[in-house]
Amino acid sequence: MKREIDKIYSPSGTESKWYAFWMKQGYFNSTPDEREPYTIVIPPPNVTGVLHMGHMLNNTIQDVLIRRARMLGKNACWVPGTDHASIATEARVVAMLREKGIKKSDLSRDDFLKHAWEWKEKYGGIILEQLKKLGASCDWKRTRFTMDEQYYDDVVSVFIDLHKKGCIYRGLRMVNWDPVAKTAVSDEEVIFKEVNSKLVYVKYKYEKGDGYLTVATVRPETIMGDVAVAVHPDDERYKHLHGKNVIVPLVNRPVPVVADEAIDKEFGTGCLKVTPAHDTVDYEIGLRHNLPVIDTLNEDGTISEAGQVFVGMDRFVARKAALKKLEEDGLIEKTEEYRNQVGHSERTNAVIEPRLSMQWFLRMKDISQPALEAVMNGEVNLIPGKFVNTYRHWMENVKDWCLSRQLWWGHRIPAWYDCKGNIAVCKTKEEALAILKKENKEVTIDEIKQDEDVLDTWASSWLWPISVFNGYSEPDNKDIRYYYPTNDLVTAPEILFFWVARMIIAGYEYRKEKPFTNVYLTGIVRDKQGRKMSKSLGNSPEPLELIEKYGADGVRVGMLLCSPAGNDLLFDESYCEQGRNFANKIWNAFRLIYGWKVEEKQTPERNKTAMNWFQAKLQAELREINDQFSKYRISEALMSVYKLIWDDFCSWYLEMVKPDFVNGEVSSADKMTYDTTVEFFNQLLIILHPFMPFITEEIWQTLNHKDELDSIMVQPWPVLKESDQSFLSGFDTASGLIMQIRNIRKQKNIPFKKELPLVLMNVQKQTDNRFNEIIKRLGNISSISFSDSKPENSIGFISKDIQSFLIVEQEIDSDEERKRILSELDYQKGFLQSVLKKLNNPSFVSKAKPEVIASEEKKKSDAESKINALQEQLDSLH
RNA sequence: GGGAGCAUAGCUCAGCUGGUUCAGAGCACCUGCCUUACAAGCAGGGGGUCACAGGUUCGAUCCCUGUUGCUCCCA
Repeated sequence: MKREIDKIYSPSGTESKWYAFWMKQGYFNSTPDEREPYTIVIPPPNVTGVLHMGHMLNNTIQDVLIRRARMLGKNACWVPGTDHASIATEARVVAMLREKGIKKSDLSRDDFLKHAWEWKEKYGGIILEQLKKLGASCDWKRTRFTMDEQYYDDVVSVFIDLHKKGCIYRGLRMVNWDPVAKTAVSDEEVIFKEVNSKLVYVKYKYEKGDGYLTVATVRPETIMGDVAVAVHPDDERYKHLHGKNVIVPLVNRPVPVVADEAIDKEFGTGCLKVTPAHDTVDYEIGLRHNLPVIDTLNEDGTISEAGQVFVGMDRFVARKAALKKLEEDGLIEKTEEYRNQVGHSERTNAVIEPRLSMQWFLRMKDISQPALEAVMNGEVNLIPGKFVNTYRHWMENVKDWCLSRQLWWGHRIPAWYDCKGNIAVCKTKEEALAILKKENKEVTIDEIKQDEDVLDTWASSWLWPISVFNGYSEPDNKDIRYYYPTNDLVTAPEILFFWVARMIIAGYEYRKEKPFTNVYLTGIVRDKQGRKMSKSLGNSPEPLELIEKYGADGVRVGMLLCSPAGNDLLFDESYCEQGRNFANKIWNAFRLIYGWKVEEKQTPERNKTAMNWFQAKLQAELREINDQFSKYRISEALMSVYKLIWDDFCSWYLEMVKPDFVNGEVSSADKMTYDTTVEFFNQLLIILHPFMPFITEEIWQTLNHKDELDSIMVQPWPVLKESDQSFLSGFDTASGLIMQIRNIRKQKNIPFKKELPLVLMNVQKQTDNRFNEIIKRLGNISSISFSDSKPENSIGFISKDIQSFLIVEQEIDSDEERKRILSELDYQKGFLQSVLKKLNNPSFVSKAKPEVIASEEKKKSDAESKINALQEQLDSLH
């Protein structure tokens, strides 16, 4: 039973229907079998996240790849999941608790984690549900989380293993300290704001003899931590002081004057007070000159005992006190107003304090070597290739990785301490006791404390491609052996180092093999003005609303249309509109074909030609599309499909074969035309399916009257077939002619409805007349005849090398015609000149390749015959 | 401060390591059309010294050098 088809395609109903159907049929699921595997692991989104435009792009691309692989007969497996995002999630949970009037500091670690897990269970899956709306064909049965029991265990075990191998050490490091939250925060969580400060010029007296040098600082409260004054080695003003001592004010400590390249001679007086405990640059200088470190701040931002003065005072109170004291001591030369950038905590808005603390590090140099080589020798492929340089630069200058975070949500570091400062790295307290006993015989299990910190989130997600298949704890299980290494990874260039490089490192360390073959790096989604989309700017559309408005298919097309590989994309809703319009176009092509009455009757020659041509065209485009896919030019592959369907199939093919109107009624289609057209359409739908899964399923099901057991999702990708290429050139000639005819109609204001006779010259050889009936139909030509001379009342034109005349049965404006011909003649003569210039150049003829010369000769003869034809037309005008 | 990249139509981009696939696509724009699948449409059309200045070459959007303008990464 055929059903009524709406004029406009409405996606909302069909999308949920087919997604549920696919799920029910289990088409997304994969288990190892004898087929070739094709695997993608999703870049796990944060549990705190909701779907944003970056996810939309990223997951659309993955879905296109996985759906096509499935159709190519591979065992396609797309593993979804989320990561625990320790900092972001913890902040979110802390905020939620605060709203309930609970302070984190009032909770035990276990109680806090209970709240965190509750939060995760409630909100952590939202983003995955949203992906389903997009049509993502993930194997949901395999959904993983970086803190699943098994995964947690892998992460901890890897830490222990790396420690055993001597790759992990503990050391001091400058972190961004939030004195209100009493935790380190990552660089990403520090917001720099411009503030008004006072730049104070403080006198540091010489230890021996009279005189002083002047240091400019905005932080006089850190003077107590000064261990040197640094000047630039080339600074003539201070050369005589190198190696001499000066006296630090407030605490009267003698410290050396050191020479260091890092000093800016222009800033202040060119002298820098060196406070290694409280400034990153100073810390580096301290290391270079072997200076001591004096930490004068407590973790809450008050002055510590080591400060000697102002002890217990808040840092900002101490600043004022220090100024007052310096003033009293007569050590202030002058004070200037100064604007500078000061880091604030994104979480508490407290001024960030650079602070040294003990952290765990992974030595990167050796362990990353195979990962560098893998990309350099092409074993792992970065797409686009321009990222190889960036990758190499980073890997060659790789720094040790700070693994610890002062948080509770995450994988707790498996390090144990006794009260004497001995350390054991192992899984359980019991094991720790045994290890610590070797150093400290008296130690009891109650004295042993586990490290309070958790691991950096990347230290879990770097195991993603391995641990989602349990490949660490069960290295020989059949999943990991079948699916690993995975094929493609689709992610953003921003995390090339954070994540991609580290996965490659982990892959070689723990599987002796790459984690994936290709890394497709997408662009960043920006708005039309090129600004990165962000919540705070409010410039990001709500993805689910877009889907609501344009359909998931429309949005997918919209995302891909503006996303050439590796380039940032300037997103605009109009791309989704284009996607929706495309869906509607396909829908109407379906409506046309679906509505045909079919009869057993003779197939017109015209249709046979059309079918032969489209068959050849389809093969040519399919070849092109396959090629674009192989180069990961997804956006271009889509554009090829788009044009194949819209232009070639709808505008040309369907117009050639659709049944005539006889006496105001549609006549029937012959069976062969109908069957072939449906088959073409099926092929097009299959090729389009990875891009637009929903509408293709809807049409494919209806058009083929499928029962509930089959799906376009599991149809085979078309295999290239032999086809008669001569139809392609025949079509080019014919379509050129048709476009000329339409053009003349337009210019001469001849309505399309008026039939006109066409006369061709110089084609007595009857080269290719297979398209004549098509020309007649699409140009509304009453008859095609042949002649040696220009007919009366006709307008001449040249298409390819065919000289043609359209008989218009109306007075021809000779002047206008002459003008038209002359301008064409001018162009052709100019073109001929440029060709002749080359051919008459002896150096060209002697040095250019023979093919090139031959093609120039061809251009010459083509131009000459066109000029002759035009000349004839000109002569025949009265 | 160190490194990488980009500049082609109004916009977003292709252009395969120099020659008709050479100046192209989509969108936008302009002009006709409510033609019986589709106005979310049909048909036709106009837009570019390929950033600037040199060089190599018979020949440069493409290779080399400089200039200008923008972007990203690391510090």
